Amino acid sequence: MRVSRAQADENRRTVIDVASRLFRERGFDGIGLNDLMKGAGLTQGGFYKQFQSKDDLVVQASAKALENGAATWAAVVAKAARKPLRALVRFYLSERHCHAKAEGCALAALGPDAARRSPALRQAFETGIKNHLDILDGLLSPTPGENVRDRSIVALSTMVGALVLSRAVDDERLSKRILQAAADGMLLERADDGAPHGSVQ
Amino acid sequence: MRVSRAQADENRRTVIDVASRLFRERGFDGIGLNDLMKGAGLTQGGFYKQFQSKDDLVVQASAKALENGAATWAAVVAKAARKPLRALVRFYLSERHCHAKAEGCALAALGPDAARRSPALRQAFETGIKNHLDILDGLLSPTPGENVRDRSIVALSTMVGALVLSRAVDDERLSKRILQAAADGMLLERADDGAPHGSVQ
DNA sequence: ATTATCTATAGATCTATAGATAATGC
DNA sequence: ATTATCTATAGATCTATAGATAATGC
Repeated sequence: MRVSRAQADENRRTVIDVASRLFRERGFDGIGLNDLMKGAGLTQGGFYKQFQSKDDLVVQASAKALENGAATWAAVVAKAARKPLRALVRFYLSERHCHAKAEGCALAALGPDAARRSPALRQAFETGIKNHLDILDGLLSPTPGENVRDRSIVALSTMVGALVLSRAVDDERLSKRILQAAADGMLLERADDGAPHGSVQ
Repeated sequence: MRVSRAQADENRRTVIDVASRLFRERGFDGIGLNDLMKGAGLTQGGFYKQFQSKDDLVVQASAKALENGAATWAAVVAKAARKPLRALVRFYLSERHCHAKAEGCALAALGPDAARRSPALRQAFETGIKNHLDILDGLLSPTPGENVRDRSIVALSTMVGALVLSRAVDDERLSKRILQAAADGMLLERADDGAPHGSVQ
């Protein structure tokens, strides 16, 4: 029954990983510890030897989902030969992302749920939001007098809002139109994403 | 024990109204039928003579919250002597709205939760989204070649996204900055909200 | 007689705990 | 000996139903 400490650590990571997916898919209240542990190939009884409470797991799983999200953004940007903003926006506002809630952005999947829970959870979201904004900071070129960070905030708001709305409607055509209109609107307004900005050496 | 039919109708409306507030505040899964009926001054047993199921109430309460939201938008626009878009954006992206989840926008409070539930619920959200977009259509003036509806979609996305993010963070200063940056970004880009647009008689 | 609401309860599920089991790690 | 995980269960809560109660509406 007992497993090695290395295996135990891996089991713990698996539980967090499974939870980060199932929470995004069904919401924090939409999945119980029984199904959660089953999803990780374990039983419910061991949960409280690994975590203090469900809320503890909620925080850790959210932090992991948000870290994954920022890492994915960085990878998409790094992979883009040119026009990294365009690549990122099209990736984020894609039909694929719209349908892949469990693997997608935690801000769009769980933002409002986070607002209702613990301060610790909101701190995790805050860190995640800042990390996403940092990436946008490197892609936007503000006009003189404009603040890059403020521009990034607008961009992230539009992206998260459009994804939320595209998932909340029933008509698939409207869902697509929301994604398309938001992406076009973000990329049309300023055709200034030729190369990475931020530091101009 | 039995009340008049008029009273029964009012009780039914009260339950929907209480639910529309409590769902926005705590989420669909964050409040039980017991507390819900108690909030309306009734007991749990009567619930299923009034509604088919909890999901039935979820749909009706969401529809009502969204109707109220659109009505509030129309009222804010109608009340604005000039610059109605500015009035609407400042109203929506206010600290007051950020903190008043129970009385605020259902799209920002429940959008992701709606995406996880029934098609009937997403239809209610779809109708609500269209009604909000219709109001924005009358406030935005697209440049030639641009589509008004697409502009409205971008605007609504930014508003909903900014409200979601401002509520998800723990630091009150960052929360305010998100609201401010989104409002400024929306109103700065185009200083074209002098008078109501839409129909030019 | 009809029916709006109430009390009471069934049955499922959820978080959390207790104690058993068996393999690791000293 | 320690400990990671398991089985079993307590106690609360949740949705939904059954049947009683008492006032309305014909």
